[in-house]
Amino acid sequence: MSVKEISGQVSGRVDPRVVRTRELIVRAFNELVAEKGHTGLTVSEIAGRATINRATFYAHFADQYELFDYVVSEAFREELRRRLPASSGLGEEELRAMVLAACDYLSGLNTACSRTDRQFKPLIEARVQAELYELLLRWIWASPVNARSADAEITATVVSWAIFGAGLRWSQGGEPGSLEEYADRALSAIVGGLGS
Amino acid sequence: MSVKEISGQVSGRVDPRVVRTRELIVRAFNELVAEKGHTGLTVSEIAGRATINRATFYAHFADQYELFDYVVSEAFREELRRRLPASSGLGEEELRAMVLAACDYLSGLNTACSRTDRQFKPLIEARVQAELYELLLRWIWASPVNARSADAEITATVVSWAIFGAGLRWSQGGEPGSLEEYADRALSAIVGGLGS
DNA sequence: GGTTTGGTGTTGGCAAAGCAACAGAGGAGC
DNA sequence: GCTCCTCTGTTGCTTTGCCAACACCAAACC
Repeated sequence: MSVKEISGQVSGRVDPRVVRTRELIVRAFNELVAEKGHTGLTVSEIAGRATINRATFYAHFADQYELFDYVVSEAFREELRRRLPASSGLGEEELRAMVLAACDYLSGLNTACSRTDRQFKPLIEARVQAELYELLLRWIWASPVNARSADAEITATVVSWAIFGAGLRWSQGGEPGSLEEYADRALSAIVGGLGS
Repeated sequence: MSVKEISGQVSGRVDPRVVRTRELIVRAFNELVAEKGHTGLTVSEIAGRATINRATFYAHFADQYELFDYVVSEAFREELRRRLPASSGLGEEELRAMVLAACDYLSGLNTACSRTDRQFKPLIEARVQAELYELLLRWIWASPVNARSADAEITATVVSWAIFGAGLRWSQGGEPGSLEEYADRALSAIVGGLGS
């Protein structure tokens, strides 16, 4: 029935209409948020701006908040892609890129988010951590040394929250020195942990 | 079956999908023409750029030339709309606007059309005359004085070709004076005819 | 000559988007 | 209290777009 069940199939094939409709919805959402913020934004407005039917919106997203999560995740994934061009392995360089991405993205939030939309910040932050978790977990599974480790989920959880916390702290300001220096110190704390 | 038969109905309602698809096709066509001209342009390319299926293209246009006619007509109609904001009557002011539109549009063609695409100029020019004819005929039918005149088609034919000819002559250059002066002289010739 | 190659235009089956209507949940105004 | 209004999700049915073929044609290419 729903579009999402079809697109969730293992097959990589995606109907071009689904891609186009999703892009239309995301673009309309970004435009409207830039114009008047999240507060008071309705599904009808989004559907109208996207030139799609309101019922079609619900075929792609359960509600406005699911769209919100999707947009934020996509934006942060794009941030990560820019910093990790073609790296498939898990190393210090990758972890450093993730720290930098979290710092920059969460910093940008403080300036971009208007006062009235402050209530949405926790939702965004949760998505950032979730994306870090997913990326770490995929890396750990793909890694030959750590493969099949039963503690993969725990490791991914701990490290993702650690990176997220470092980024959030930087975004709140007050840290001396440059971002690169801060990232290095945070990274050594993440890698070394309490054992260092 | 085809989309065109549905949209040809008297009802003003148009499916949003039809509008969107047509706009995608037209935009893709304009982009590709701007990039590499008409020559060698294929339907597959247009459909690909428009992110629609090739079969869908044929549901909207019989072939590439029908799309070509549609785009040119739409562009010239837009040119007319800009010069005739909200006039519904047929008077000297409207005829003057049509002359000016024809002059400007056909002049722009000489500079925009590349050498290799010169073969398409007659097609464009035919569309310009056809649009002038349609507009004149609608005006004549709506006019209370000339209504029901059996000679409406003949009048529209003669006047539309006259305006078109004046515009084509101006577009070929060599006319002294300003465009406004030329339009006034052409207009008096059109209105007065041989009787003046 | 023969044979790929690539574009054209068409068709039938199926998936996605549109539409109109519905019940339900607030919120504003009286 | 009450009504009016708007937005939310949801549903059945219709329309449009997608896909994978197909036959045909013309220009390479060998």
